[in-house]
Amino acid sequence: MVEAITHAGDGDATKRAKRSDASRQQILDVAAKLFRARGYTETSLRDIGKQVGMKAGSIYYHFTSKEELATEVLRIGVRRVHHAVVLAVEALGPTADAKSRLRAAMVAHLETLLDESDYTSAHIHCFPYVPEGLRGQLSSERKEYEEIWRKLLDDAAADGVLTPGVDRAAARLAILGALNWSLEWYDPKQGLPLHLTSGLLAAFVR
Amino acid sequence: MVEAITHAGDGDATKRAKRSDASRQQILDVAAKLFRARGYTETSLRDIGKQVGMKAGSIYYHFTSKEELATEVLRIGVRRVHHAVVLAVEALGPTADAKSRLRAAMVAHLETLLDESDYTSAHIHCFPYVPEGLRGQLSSERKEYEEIWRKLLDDAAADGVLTPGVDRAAARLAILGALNWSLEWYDPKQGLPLHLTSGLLAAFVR
DNA sequence: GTCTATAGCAAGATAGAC
DNA sequence: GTCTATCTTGCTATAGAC
Repeated sequence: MVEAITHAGDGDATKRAKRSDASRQQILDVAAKLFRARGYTETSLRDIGKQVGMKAGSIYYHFTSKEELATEVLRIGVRRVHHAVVLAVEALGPTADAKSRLRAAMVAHLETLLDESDYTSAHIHCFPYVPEGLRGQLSSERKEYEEIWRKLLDDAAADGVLTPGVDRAAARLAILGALNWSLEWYDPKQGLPLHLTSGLLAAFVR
Repeated sequence: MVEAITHAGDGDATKRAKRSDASRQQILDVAAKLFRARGYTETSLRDIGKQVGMKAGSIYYHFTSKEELATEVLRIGVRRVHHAVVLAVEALGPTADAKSRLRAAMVAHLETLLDESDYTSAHIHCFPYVPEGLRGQLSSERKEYEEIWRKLLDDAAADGVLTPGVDRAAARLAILGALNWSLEWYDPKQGLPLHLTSGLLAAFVR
């Protein structure tokens, strides 16, 4: 269901097929789930192993270190939102206006973050706490994703639909900040907080 | 400079004077600084002790556990923003309109979070990762602070200045989320991002 | 009030059997 | 590919000297 994007862009498809087996995938899934729920430092390899049904030491057959495992989880996390947002915006077709594209992007980001991907929520949740080297490795993927939003807001500004008195950088930071922060208060029992996206849209675009 | 608010509301002022000495204060200050920069789990008592100039074991003379130390740091953190926001709003006088009060609250929250209080930023940074019992102990203080914002947005709505199409809960969550998330990208060299507060104000109030 | 010393434990990681 | 067993390190916390 999701593996197509999991390894997208890794390059060198021939050499890489070897270890994409079920165990590896299961480790990644469990790690994402626990990193999301508890955080990076608070999750031990023993915890992950227990839920996968293997001993902590066995994880080292699939990953060289906890850090490498986390790198892969967080990398998949950015790619997933990136992919979801691009898909949602493209689905509108080339004639859609800036406001509709912005709405689609916001909803897709929120859905992926809260509902569809433990990888993405793990990324958002853990990024500031993960070892510095790991953060550096993710910076290019993060910048690429940021670019989408920069463009969305540039387009809105060019169409003159951005609320007067709001500069584009502030709008981008405010919108993504508000969306990401929803991880702190989101309650799955209440369903996706779409009043947040529609509120943001009404506030920043007119 | 800050102790007045540090212990405000602890009750029983007579019994409490004993251990409010310089060492205790220094431990709190260093802990707040490190919790902000690295997080709760990533900061050891040895780290704190080193910067205070004492051994880890000595901290236990002032606090019964790491958790108790963190509780105190995070509690001070909420109280500081709470206090700063109330002060900023009250400074406007009773005739100020809802928009001005909202602006003052946003700026005060941002200033305290990013610039003035490691306690507040430690709270925002660490709260989701801290042991569950500790989170429970802070809930009443957090709710009280939240009430201020609920009221600010109720007043704005009552005055009819809230942007149409935005419900009050969404506005509150979006504004506080955007402000808190600034901890992730704030660069002290750039100064306080006041374009964020003015952008939010232009977006949500008219 | 702070120190030294250490108990007790859990973590990440490795080696070799199977 | 996974297990057992273990090494090493670092943590919170405690006990008792000073």
